[in-house]
Amino acid sequence: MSVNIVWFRRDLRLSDNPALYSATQNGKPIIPLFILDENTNSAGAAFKWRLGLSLESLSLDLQRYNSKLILRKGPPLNVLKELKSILGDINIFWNRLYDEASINRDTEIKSYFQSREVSVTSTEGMLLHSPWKTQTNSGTHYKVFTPFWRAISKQEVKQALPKPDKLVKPSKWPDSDDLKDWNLEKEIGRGKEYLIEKVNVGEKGARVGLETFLGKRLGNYAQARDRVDLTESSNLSENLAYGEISAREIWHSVIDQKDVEFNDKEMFIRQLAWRDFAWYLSYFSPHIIHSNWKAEWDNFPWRENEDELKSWKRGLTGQPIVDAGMREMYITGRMHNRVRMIAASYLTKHLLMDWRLGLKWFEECLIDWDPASNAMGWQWVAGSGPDASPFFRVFNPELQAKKFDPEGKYQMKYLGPSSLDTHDSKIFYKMAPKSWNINEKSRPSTSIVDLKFGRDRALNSYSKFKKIIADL
DNA sequence: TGTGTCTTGAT
DNA sequence: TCAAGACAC
Repeated sequence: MSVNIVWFRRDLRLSDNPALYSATQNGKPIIPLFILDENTNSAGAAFKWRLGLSLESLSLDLQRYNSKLILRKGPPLNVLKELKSILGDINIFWNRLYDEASINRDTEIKSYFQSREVSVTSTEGMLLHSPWKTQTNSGTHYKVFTPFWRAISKQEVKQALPKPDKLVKPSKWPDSDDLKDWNLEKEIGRGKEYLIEKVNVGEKGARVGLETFLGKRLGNYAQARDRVDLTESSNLSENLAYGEISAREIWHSVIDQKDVEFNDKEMFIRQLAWRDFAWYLSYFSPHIIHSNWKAEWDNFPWRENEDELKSWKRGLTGQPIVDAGMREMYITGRMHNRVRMIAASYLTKHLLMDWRLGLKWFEECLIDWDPASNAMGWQWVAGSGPDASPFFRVFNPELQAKKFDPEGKYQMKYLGPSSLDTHDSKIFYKMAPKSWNINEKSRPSTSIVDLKFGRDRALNSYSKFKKIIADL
């Protein structure tokens, strides 16, 4: 009898997991598998560390089913070939991913096995809607969010699938690596003992997080989501990044809330749609992940300044809201979305540096790292992306702080009031690598670039750039 | 999901 | 004197 291999990737959950669900339908033994491939192994320090926790949690959940997660390292095609040689007849199941590297890898694997009469089933488990289901009337793909949003709002979101009742064991388990040997925490350094207090791990953690959000915060979401000093965000991005909960389940749970105003629900659902839109863009224009979405931006004259980049990364720009955000990211692995935009604008406009430098640092630090959302977000701010803000939209960090952190509570939390340290400001100095050589006195008292000067310089560069492009 | 500046009209 | 809106960048 053949066995069903369920290859887990960014879907580390048992509920609403279409690959797992399909695999259980024919009653055959199930082998849950996770492969550490080069793609995953080259991810940022925070992501890898957090991935280890997620794998640990999934393993435990599977143990409750008398099942186990098989861990393997290496190129997935080789791993699967080897498993086939050990197990004999296999069927393979996975949920689709939508970045170019994954698509190419999966396509190769699928054609290899299908030509050898191994059944490969790929299912939609990641997004609200498969990208190819949404097209403009003229048959192209959307490039602007609002029309995309209008289009997907008309589509039905599939009901979430239940957890499997049971998982049939194979007669013999293939060998598994030991998670510890992968050493996924080696690059996070001494930060992990602090980060561990801030994370919410696993399928169960995700569901508790969702319930808390629905019960306490969704009702105030539309009004307060931009306020960085309040806790109205869902904090589910972390769980979504590893697939510990599905977007569809969140969508339905939100819609089903009877006592919440439509406006609040819609504002939140929109955020899920933004995530879909990011992967949609990555599906139809894969270069968005690494390169300027608008090719002419390859000629933009970004500044290079190692010292200023360091200051930005380390929360030492002297611009309070920016520095607070960079510290929040360093010690929690997350940053309020509004502050992400402000910090990104400061780097790409006031300091006039390439968005990819900022993206790289975010990739290093974020535990909710999502390549599509981040690429789209950075290019949106920089002006090089689709649906991008025109370059002259320069966030004024002082105005933004006044609007979204009116009493300065958020800034104070991470920076400490002038002479006093807070819990989080102290943690930052403990976590910061010794090589940074920073302490409470390192932060300049004013912005390293004058806000008006930086803004004007950015606008000038942009208008010169536009002229060069026009003459080309 | 922008900001700065000018105008207008209420006080 | 200032909030609110229009407009340019």
